[in-house]
Amino acid sequence: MYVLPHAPPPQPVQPAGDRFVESAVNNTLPALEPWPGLHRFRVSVRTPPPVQHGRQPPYVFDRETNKLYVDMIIAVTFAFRVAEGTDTTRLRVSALPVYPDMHHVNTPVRRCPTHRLPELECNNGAGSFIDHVIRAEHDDAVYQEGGTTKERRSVVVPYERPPPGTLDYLVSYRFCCMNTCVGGINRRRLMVLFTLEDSSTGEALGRQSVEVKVCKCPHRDARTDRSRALPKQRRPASSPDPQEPPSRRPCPAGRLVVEVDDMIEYDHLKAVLASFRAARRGLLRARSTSDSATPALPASVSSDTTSSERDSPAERRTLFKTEAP
Amino acid sequence: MYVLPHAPPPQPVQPAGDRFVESAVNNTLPALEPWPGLHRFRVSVRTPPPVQHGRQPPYVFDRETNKLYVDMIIAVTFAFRVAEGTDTTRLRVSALPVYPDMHHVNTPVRRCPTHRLPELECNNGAGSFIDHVIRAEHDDAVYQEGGTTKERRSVVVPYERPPPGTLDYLVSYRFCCMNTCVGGINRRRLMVLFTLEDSSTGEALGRQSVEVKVCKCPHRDARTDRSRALPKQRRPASSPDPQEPPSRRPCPAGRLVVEVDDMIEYDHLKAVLASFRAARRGLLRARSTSDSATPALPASVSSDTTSSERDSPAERRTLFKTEAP
DNA sequence: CAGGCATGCCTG
DNA sequence: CAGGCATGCCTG
Ligand SMILES: [Zn+2]
Ligand SMILES: [Zn+2]
Repeated sequence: MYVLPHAPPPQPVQPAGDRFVESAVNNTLPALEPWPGLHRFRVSVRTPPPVQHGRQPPYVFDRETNKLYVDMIIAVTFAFRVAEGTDTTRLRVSALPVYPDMHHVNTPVRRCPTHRLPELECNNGAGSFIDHVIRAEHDDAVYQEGGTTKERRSVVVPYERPPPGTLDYLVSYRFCCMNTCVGGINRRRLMVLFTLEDSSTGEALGRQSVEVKVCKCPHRDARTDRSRALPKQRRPASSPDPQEPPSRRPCPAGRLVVEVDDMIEYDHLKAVLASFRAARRGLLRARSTSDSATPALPASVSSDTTSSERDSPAERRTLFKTEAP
Repeated sequence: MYVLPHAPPPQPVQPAGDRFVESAVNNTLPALEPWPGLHRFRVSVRTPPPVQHGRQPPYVFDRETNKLYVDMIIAVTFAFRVAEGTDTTRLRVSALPVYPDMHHVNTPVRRCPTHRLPELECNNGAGSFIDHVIRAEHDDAVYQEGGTTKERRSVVVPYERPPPGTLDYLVSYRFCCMNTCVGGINRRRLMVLFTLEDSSTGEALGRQSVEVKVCKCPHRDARTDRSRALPKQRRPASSPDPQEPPSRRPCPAGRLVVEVDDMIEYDHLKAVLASFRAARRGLLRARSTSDSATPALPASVSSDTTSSERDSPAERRTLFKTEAP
């Protein structure tokens, strides 16, 4: 369940057993399922601000998978929305990082030892939130403390009325560890839980989540994920059953490579490949005029998979052994 | 100079300007050149102890390059030797990790923030040496403290008389960070400086060094380094000048690969490669009987390069920016 | 343990 | 910024 953020349809009422009095800052299992609630709470990621000519935008948000790809410390603008006419003066939004993978849901997310060093430039002026993975760009942001390692760390901002003529309340967040950080997130999947709360009572009024991959090459990794989600192509007869879970073996969507032993083999295969491709292109052109009803990647299939499980590749992390108390 | 541990021949006298009073634990530049000194101080790495049938030895020592490949926390047995008849009662050996690369020689080596956490199992019982990269398996080991981040951390053991009938004094050391540790060694090359010292005065009497790569796959990485050091093979006419420094482009000694776009190309090239190889093997067999004077890898070239510079691939590290004081 | 992937980061 | 390597670690 917990690796399927969007699988269950939004629930009209708060599921039993996951009420948050105060804030979601405790070690109990928070619900990850989206729940717009009475105020129809919604979250999305804003398109990155226009960038200089020829430069890539600083982050990527894949709406299909509801997954954000971004480098560390980059400000990402999130857009919150509630039903029109909602009195927002008593609302606030909490952002809590969680590990969606079942085996780690109960582990609070904390910055890694390296990135929580006070000497780091990015920690200049950081006080209580030095070990928070998520920072909010907001003067009134409140960092919920994790006094012990067991407690969860979240950041809360008041819900402000959007400027006239706009519907979204915009808040920028920064992610202050990589998904790969050893001794921290440590290659686990990461999700941000946004909870709409009543500022006075702390009661949860709505909830949404976004998966985040904090990495050095957001565009590359988004592209990789997208190509993995492509419908399976026809394989040669000897290939494994397409129903099989994605294997690590060469697959058409990944990087496919033939290893050779020396430059002679290399040059030979390069030449063979070039003429082979030329021959196939000729074949394709001939086909596409006579048989245009066979596109390689039917667009319909792609959208079919939108709400189905889309596991990231197998987990690649090893926790540090710590001394048992 | 500092990336060439073996380039200068051993010097009969201690070079000026690098005397170590007390121990080498300070922030001045220690000399890295081997200097056996009056006592003919020598260091080598013992062959790993016999292992279970079919298992790989726990570490690799390449005598040609004087480089050790080992995983973290694994005990490696070093063998020290001095001239026969030397009175060893007043001698000790200091082991100090240093960065041989010129730009980092002055940076003390310290364990990374993640590995110096007291909660880690491997730090159970570790006191003052919790942030030392090198630990000695010796009851009387003394860890030279680096009170501030600026100071160097070394470990000193008394030089004990080898058991009767043996020449070497054996001491086991453990390396407690990876070469890749972020916020620590951080992908820099690492060298261990062994200094033979007078126990009373701390005077340096001899010096040797060993390069160490602390990594998860010692055998793989040793093999990779070795294959990179192979003599250049003849290249096609279009290839770069073999005198050029090793480039990242496909090179016969590295992993050579032809990338393809789909399984059809993949299968085609695999088939082509198989028959191409069969054809060449036939050719080779035919040749080897008629023209055996053209070995692909003349043995002489290999030993030619023994004492020349053998840079590891370009540096791959980025230091954390820390706040300027 | 060999094979191979994922991902930070170095090179053109 | 695209291409590609180095290396920890996951899979058979
Ligand atoms: Zn981190
Ligand atoms: Zn470390």
